[in-house]
Amino acid sequence: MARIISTKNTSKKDVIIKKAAFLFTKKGFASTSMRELADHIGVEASSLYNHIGSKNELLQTICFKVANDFTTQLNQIADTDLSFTQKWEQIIRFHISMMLNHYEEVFVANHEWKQLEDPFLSNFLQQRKLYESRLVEWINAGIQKKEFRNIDPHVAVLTILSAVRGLEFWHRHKKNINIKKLESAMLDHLLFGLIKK
Amino acid sequence: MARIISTKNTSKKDVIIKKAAFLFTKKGFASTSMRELADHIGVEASSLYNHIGSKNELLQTICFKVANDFTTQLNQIADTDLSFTQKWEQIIRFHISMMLNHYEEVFVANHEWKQLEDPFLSNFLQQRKLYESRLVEWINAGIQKKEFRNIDPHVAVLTILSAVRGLEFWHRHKKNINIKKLESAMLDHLLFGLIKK
DNA sequence: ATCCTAAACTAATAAGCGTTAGTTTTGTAA
DNA sequence: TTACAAAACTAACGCTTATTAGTTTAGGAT
Repeated sequence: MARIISTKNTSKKDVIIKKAAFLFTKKGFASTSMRELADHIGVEASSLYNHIGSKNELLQTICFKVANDFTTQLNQIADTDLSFTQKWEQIIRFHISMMLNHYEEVFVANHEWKQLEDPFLSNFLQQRKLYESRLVEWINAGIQKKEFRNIDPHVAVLTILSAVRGLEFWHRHKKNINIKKLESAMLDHLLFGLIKK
Repeated sequence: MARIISTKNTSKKDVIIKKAAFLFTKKGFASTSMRELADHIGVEASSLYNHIGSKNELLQTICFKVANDFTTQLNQIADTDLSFTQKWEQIIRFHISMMLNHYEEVFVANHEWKQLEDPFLSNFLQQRKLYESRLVEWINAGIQKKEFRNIDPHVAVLTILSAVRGLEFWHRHKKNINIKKLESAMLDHLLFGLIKK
């Protein structure tokens, strides 16, 4: 009889969520069936329901885990008395490391949140909106302290977050890249631009 | 008897594709049913098949239309003798305008291409890879001409393309933004960075 | 008025979906 | 060895899916 393999640190539920994140990334939430998920784990579809509540619950778990990770880190950096340049450097580095080290979960949260159903959908969007508005304030503050150029703060946040999100295209050739170098290169472009002065 | 409304410039097929792009953007390809699409157009699902081949064909049409638009524009700019700074400014402005004026089609091409089936999937990826490698060459050439700072060219292309893609988040409040201003602000950040020198 | 054709309709197909109920297997502890 | 509980299994439910075949409608041309 087939069994889900779990260890002391990872429950059977964790195994299912991890594999779900992998498949949702690869094929999309709606196109991934419970039978397919079960196949990849090595059991029958109905067996999954001994450990999880529903397919939707899997998506919810992944999306909110990621959202909370980002919020927690933002709070932690906000509590320091670093300069706004340093705060931004820290949060950008965190986004990059999340992108590289928790690729699948972040990808699902970024791409499949639309398939959430209310009230989860509303909650998720509200949390993200709040997160972004706090980052806009970090830009505004940096401009006032003359650390940053006088740019549009909303556009700046959008540009930075989107650029980092683009690392999803990079993840495939993870083996071929030096992560530290990549991190520095992207930070360099976002902070200092393309053009030689 | 219900009828699909078409004009001299837009065939019934065009009407279906347009509405499909709208729904695929809003709900995702896999989560959009042909019945739903037909509902929005005002006919029965089976009637659609008088005008289109299949659901997959709709996705293919949208994805390759977008891909070809980008490739065509790249060729046109490449044929000029503008500086590489100017070439980059032109292609960025084109990406931004595609993002704002053909939002739904571009969104589908960016997000739902995974649902393509071979050989379309392979073709699509190959075309995109080629596009990106040509842009990398534009960065390399700009560095050699001392127009650009000595940055990692792959990272630069990724950063710029991803930042522009992020405009999809902006599209919702289209009414509230000045497009020209937005375009300039993003270009400014990508070219000159965040930090005051 | 009659005919033709475009384009709608209805009805049905086979396959796949998430999920549940009820049963059996399996490993562990008494 | 027996008893218990965790976690697998089989089978089935009721729905929805894309798509096809065959039929009917309706507008324009003869």
